[in-house]
Amino acid sequence: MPELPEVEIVKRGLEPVFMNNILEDCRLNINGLRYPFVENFTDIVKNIPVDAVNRRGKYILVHLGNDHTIIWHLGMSGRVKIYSSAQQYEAVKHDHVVLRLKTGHVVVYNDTRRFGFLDLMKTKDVETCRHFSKMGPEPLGNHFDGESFYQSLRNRKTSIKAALLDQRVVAGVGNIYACEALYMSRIDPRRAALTISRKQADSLASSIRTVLSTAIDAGGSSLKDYAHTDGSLGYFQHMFSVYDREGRPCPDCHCNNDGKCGIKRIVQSGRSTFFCATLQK
DNA sequence: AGTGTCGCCTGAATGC
DNA sequence: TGCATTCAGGCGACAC
Repeated sequence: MPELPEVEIVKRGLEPVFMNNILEDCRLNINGLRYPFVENFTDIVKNIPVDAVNRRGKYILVHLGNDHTIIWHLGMSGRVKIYSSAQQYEAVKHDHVVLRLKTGHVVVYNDTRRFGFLDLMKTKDVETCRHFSKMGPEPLGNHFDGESFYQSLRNRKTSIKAALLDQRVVAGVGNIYACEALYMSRIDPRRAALTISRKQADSLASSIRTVLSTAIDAGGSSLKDYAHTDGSLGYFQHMFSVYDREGRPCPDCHCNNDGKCGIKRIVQSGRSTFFCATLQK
């Protein structure tokens, strides 16, 4: 799926269209995605102004004027596309949700694999709901620093890679950016989280922030499914140091030249991890 | 309670 | 060409 940078780009695309606009129509072309839609979903959102669009971790939050909030997750293959008018929009396969706004804009949610979802609840319940009650700090916010990060790692027996994917440790990091941040800090993804020193936690926290904000500036990573709300592509995938680069040279050392292979791929808790075994200790 | 494995889906790429 | 297998930005239900 879109990880934090991709979701942030989608959120920035939605914000100017949704703000000061009214959801005039909502069409659900399927009974549910990952979860069934809440009962009366369309009735609750129809003819309601949008108050704000926010992001938390990999979720987009659309706050409505009737004290309800849409909690939107893009799963692995979710895409949001915005058309400036109904005439511009032509339905394609897997267009599951179609929102029409007062200005005529059409916002479409397309999700091939249907791992995403749109939940809907009272705004006052959002913070304590199951999606967010245990979620860790925003990596680009003020509550994420080396000390708190170190504290949340020091009792985890799992690998540092698995810990980074755990949304309770830090919000929004997925498989690509976990690999890239560990590489940037020269930390072996197989190390137990509890062996990470305070100094390394500082470095890794800083790498996470750098990798995520660089990716946002690059418009995110476009692999198979991801594109911006206007259909254009991100280009951070061209800046990967390790992700999806198995067997290719490590950008920062000469491990490929003295008989050892370059970037390695291993599997950790069922997911691919890419790293340089020479540089990452 | 913490941790690892599997399944949810579709489609693209790869292997025989 | 065709069919089977593997794999993919995530997450949650399970089993231990």
